[in-house]
Amino acid sequence: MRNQGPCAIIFVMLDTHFVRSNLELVKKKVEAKGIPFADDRFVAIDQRRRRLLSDSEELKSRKNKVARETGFLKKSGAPTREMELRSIELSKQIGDLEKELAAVEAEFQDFLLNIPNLFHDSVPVGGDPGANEVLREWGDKPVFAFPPRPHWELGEDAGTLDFGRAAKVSGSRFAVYFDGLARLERVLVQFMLDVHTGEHGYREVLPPFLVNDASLVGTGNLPKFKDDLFKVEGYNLYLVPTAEVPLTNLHRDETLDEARLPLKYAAYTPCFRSEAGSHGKDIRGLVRQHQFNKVELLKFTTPDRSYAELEELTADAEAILKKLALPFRTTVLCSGDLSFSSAKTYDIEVWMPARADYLEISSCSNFESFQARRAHIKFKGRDGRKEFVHTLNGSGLAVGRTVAAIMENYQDAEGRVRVPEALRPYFGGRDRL
RNA sequence: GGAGGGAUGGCAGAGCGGUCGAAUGCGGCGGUCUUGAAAACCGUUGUCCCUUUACGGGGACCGUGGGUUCGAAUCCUACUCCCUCCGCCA
Repeated sequence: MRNQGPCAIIFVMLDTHFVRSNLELVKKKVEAKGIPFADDRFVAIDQRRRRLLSDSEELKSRKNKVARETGFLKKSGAPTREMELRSIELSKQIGDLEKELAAVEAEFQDFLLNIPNLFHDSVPVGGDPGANEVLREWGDKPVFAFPPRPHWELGEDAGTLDFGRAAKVSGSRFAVYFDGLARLERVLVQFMLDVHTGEHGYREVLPPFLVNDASLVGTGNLPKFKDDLFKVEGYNLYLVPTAEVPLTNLHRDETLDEARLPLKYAAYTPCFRSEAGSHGKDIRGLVRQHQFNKVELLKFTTPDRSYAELEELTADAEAILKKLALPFRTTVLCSGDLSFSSAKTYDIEVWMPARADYLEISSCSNFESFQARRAHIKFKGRDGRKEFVHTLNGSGLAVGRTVAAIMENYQDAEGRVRVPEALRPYFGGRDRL
């Protein structure tokens, strides 16, 4: 196991050569994501950096030569003072150049780290969620003989959800579950993992729930999205915002064997998010909490297979909703709605009767080599060449939202909730919560 | 928390401050031999960056950062991680 310093080093999100020789394309794609791209600034920093680099390396080369010759002279007993002075002079010049270079390098890294991933050509171009495209819908929306109630009302009335006490114990945006509902959440985790490991071929992982900064840089959460994270005071540790972070970084700084790809992992973790900037949004219920449970699917694959793997991964997530008989639709996100790191994303949205609308319950993305570059994850092909892997992940599923969806879709006129058929074995055959 | 030991190439394991990017073994790759395989033998085998149309040239990297020196894998220092022992603790 290689140890890491507190700070991650040389991270490059897009290949600098690629950016350099495809400036127009990069600018176009970045700006289609709604983020300005200062191509002139890139060119300026890039040129300055390379100039300084070759200058200082030239001086180093001379210094190395002088030092070597000094060694030989010393051995033969000849005077070396003149050589030593020359070397000291060179060191001074190198020091000056390197100081300048370090500043430029930092600026360059910062610039690169803040360029989002480029979207795939199959992604619809558009500025807002209105440009997302619905690909398919599944299931029959339940018909009620009464107005369906929101899950938080059902829960609070039944005494199985308690937001008041959660606020006392922790604060806003937390929940306490009791009884059958607590069991439902636990059972769903197990059900999802059982399906993904048993039927879809994922390897089960139980990762740490605290991760260091290098891991977060690897997945693209840092440096740009620091405010979304909970940091542990006094430590270089953060609460995981998703299992994607520990799972992706499982193979940070590694070269994988192509013959063993794709690697498929499934993990349950709680997820912690500050939800900075979401004040007033989804304040009621289980939809937007500081802490929620999620089963995450993650794949490491070769570039040629990554889009086929994305389809499969999305189907794996959908399979859970099908087994639970929850109606859903799947959409492809447009360029403007894509996350920072993603090249293509499918959102799976579950039907929520009380709001009579769909709610995102899974997000399945192909990051291509974006995270692999940041986290240095490569594979070695049969020809012996090393190449960056592609990483993909998706929720399979967000558990709290699944609970909410079950409550609302399976409610009856008395405000009770039926247990979905597929979960009955986990409830000792019981059919009500 | 206290006391020690350690960190070198895919792995194992050397390395008087100066031709050390690094001996050696294993593994990997190519070849000879063989009907084939094994064995044996021969050769080969790190990553990143800058530059060059190319051949090539140059730089960095021996856990990480800083320092000493004309010159550092080798010396000093701080940090991180790992191992052993003691204490404490789910």
